[in-house]
Amino acid sequence: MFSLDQLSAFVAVAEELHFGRAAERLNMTQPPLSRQVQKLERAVGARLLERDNRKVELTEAGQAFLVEARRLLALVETAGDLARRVDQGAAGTLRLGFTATSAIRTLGPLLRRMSEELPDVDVILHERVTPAQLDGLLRGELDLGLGRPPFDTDVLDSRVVYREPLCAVVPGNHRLAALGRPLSAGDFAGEQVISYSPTQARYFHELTVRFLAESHPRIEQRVQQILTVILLVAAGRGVALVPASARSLGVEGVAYCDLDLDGTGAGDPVELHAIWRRDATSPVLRRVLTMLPEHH
Amino acid sequence: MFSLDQLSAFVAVAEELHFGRAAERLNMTQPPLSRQVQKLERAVGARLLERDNRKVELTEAGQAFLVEARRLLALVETAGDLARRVDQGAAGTLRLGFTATSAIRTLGPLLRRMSEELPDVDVILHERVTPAQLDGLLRGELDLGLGRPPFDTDVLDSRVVYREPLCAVVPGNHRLAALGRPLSAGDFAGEQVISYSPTQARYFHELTVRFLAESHPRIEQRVQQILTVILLVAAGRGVALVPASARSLGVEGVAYCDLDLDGTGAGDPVELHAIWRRDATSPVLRRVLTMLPEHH
DNA sequence: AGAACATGATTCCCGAAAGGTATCACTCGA
DNA sequence: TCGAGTGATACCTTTCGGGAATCATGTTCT
Repeated sequence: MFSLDQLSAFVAVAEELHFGRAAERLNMTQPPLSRQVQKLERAVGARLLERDNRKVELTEAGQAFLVEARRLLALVETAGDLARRVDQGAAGTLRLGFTATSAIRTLGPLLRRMSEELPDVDVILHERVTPAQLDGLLRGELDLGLGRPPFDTDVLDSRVVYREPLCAVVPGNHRLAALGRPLSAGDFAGEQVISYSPTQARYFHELTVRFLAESHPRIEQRVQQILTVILLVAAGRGVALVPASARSLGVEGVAYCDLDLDGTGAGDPVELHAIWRRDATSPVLRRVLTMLPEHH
Repeated sequence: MFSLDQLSAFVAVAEELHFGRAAERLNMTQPPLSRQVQKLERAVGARLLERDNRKVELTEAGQAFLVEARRLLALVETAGDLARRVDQGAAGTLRLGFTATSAIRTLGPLLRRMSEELPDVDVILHERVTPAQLDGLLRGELDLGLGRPPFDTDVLDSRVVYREPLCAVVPGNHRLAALGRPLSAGDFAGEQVISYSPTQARYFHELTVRFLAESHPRIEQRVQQILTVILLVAAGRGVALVPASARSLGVEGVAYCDLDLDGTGAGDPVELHAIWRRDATSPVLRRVLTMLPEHH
């Protein structure tokens, strides 16, 4: 088997048709160059260069081999590039889970940035509720998720990528819509409240329950999707609490009211987390994590 | 820059996922194999294998690089093949000149054998009269010609590949066609004889003149192509001498008569030569020459 | 014709690089 | 806790590639 150095030597001589000049181009002297070419010819099993004391020219076999040699060296030049780009996360695949709501404010900008900064990364999108995302992360089906707490922080790491207020959504002609001031928990006394599945949308379920705990509302519906909640509100089935970004969903016939979160803790209680396995090795993931906004 | 050995080492380890077994497969020991892989990783600039004391697995960059490495090694495997085949004359191009007449008996079988035994040789055909072939050979436009003497034997080498009788062609209703015996030179006395161009078809011109020298026929036409001669004979413009193989051209309205070549020398005076440059280096040519029939 | 020159091949030497042996560091299973 | 298994490291030996000098041969100029 020949070596790459021998190929380079041959190509140089074939292009210069002169051992001395070729050696100079290769930053070496002529004797070892002659030997390399001889070795290559023995390895290939054919005379590649016809040479005497006056001239050097390619044999027909040499012409054919020159094409192969150039192609090989070009491949060698570029062989490492892809691996390097993958290693730096600039190429590869990212399997990204997201909830329907996370798509409103976060997913779009993220995908736009990725297609600009990491154009060679293929993003495979999976819309799933948070528990399904967590399961996918643990099974290795997903690299990154956009979901809500809680999750197993021993195995999964996360970062808050969006934080927003909670607000109320009521039918457009509802009495609460006319108040014109932030609503407090007491305003919901006696209201029919649509809430979330305690398992599939646990985060919003708990936010709702926590905010309304003292006012003892009637909570009946148990839905997973925020859009479904709003559609039910629009249909007059009750009122609900949703993240502020839901305003831009553009559902007709509903009104959104700010909430008065006096002592309930800090403002903007709705957190969206980017979630990934602590032991993940994907370079694309690492690279994408550096691109994510961080909200504390 | 990495080496081909390093690529082989990496591929072996990537396939075995075990340095010891990979080393065994490569007929070496484990320590240098580890070093080679390390060097390759430094050359590429990315970690290709994730390894600890218990397991070896490919990183994402490693998976990408493995594909490149395999392709490269496959190219290396086959790179020499083409050159070797060219060198042995089993691949390449043969530029072959031939006269219209030589195609009747010789060209077909030659092309058939070549497509069987040297399927990777491209044959480029040039139909030319002999002088044009000789010119092409000297200019390097042709590798091999099928033509007639004379030519410059200092520069060109040749071999007789076909030998055949001369015969007469006469109109179908001609008196000579009815004789039913070999014709001698005297039979042509007073006949209108169609002959050949002394420059472009010198060989047949001289054969004709030599045979008919004593009988002083009227020689008027000066054509190049044997087929043209026969067509003129069919048109009743005269009689002519042609090689015996012309019988199979299938021209209607003519008759072919054997000649009585008593003292004019040996029988079968019409020679077809394969002609090539003495200094030709083409491996394909050398290989084809070994396939040519030899007639002494 | 002879000398100077040009060019690729050969020879000999040296240093870098590759492979081998022995060993270490670490993990896992009994 | 100990032994087996694995990859990494240290050190030695061998091999291989590059460099300087020289050779063999053909060209060119005087």
